[in-house]
Amino acid sequence: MINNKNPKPANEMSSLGERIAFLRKERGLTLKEMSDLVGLPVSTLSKVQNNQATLNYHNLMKLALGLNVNISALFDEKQYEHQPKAGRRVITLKGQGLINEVDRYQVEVLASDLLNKNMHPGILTVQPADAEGIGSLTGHAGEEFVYVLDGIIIVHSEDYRPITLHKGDSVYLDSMSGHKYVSATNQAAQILVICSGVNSETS
Amino acid sequence: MINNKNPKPANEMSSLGERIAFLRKERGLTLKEMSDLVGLPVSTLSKVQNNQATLNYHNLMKLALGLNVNISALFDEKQYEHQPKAGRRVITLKGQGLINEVDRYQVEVLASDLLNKNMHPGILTVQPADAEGIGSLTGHAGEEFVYVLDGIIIVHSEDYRPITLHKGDSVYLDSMSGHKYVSATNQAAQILVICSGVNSETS
DNA sequence: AAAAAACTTTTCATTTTGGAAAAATATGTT
DNA sequence: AACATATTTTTCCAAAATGAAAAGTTTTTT
Repeated sequence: MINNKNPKPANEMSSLGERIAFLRKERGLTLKEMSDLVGLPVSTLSKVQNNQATLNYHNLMKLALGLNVNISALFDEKQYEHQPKAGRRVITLKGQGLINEVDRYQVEVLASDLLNKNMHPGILTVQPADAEGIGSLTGHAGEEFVYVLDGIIIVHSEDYRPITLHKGDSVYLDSMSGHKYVSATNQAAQILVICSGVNSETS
Repeated sequence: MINNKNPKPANEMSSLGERIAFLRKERGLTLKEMSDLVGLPVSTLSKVQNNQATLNYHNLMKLALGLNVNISALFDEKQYEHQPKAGRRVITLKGQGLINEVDRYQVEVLASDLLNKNMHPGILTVQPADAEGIGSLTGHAGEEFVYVLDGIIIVHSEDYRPITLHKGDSVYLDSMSGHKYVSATNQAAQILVICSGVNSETS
């Protein structure tokens, strides 16, 4: 885990040096290892981390690329980012969501009135596998989180052996790899699915 | 020389020069006006826009601040952003999440093994309001979705009258405006909370 | 068409950053 | 403790960016 003595929340770091030090320690890297990873000499990284220098445009990119972080992680986001939306709220009472058919699922879309959100929750009614079998697995952009509300489901995946989930179990997966949910019993099951990154456009 | 007859889509710009030129033209600014706006000399802006120089850390910030754009607008986001991960999957069986205390809530963090995800699911055990009352409402970056798993809760909000939610109800809200969940009965309630946009990089 | 004004690029002395190598610390090992 | 090794900081010069001012452009006015 994180072993730094000075555990300032990541969003309160003011200098590039602090940010780099945090990213480095978070990953348990030495300067040398970080150097190999991002392609900048140890001496430069040392100076940056001690606020004796900053980085120029190209090296900021190298760093972000090497550490696999967004560029903005190297800057004070609070100050330079657009104001996040605030104050919106949508209630969806039980059973009052927008009913839809998606693929072979029946889905009750929650918070459907709210546009421009970065998560998309819905309750899926999952049927047993039909006679022909599972059918094709579908993939799409983003990530999804599934929580079993009722019944027992089988999660089929392109990359994993099928797994059975019971009420209260959950799974988090990259939506890109094909997947499909079926009921493990002859009853329909209900699952809560939240997708993200589906339509994520830059604000 | 800028060719504004053939405007490249903003997301296909490769160099800082092109980006700056675009942002400038988009706003109908001259170099002098841009200079006054962001606090960098005309000569520097000219060189940058012609790819004869880039900007250092501090001047990148000045520019983003002055133009009121996100820092990442000055970089090639596609290249340096996380490429969509694929194939990851984490199962969390009922009751097997990572137990944590956050504020006055007890939370079971789901899928905690998976780093770098854009949603953060957890099951909160929500207590009744204590004698002193509600206490302060807390806001943070991002959005959150709440689904009531068990019990009855009251959602307190900075911007709305408190609302009571029963099992199966849900709410989607911008986390920025202060909010707090308490149980409406003298029993603890359980809610599933999924946060997004909290701090995508470090957490 | 010339003059004036507005705008952009170039020049150049100065400051800042880059990076290889040496020096200084820190962390193990016998 | 003494030694070996790993890690970080400092040194020093090359390379790049900064910014005021001068030199070019382009556009507008007369």
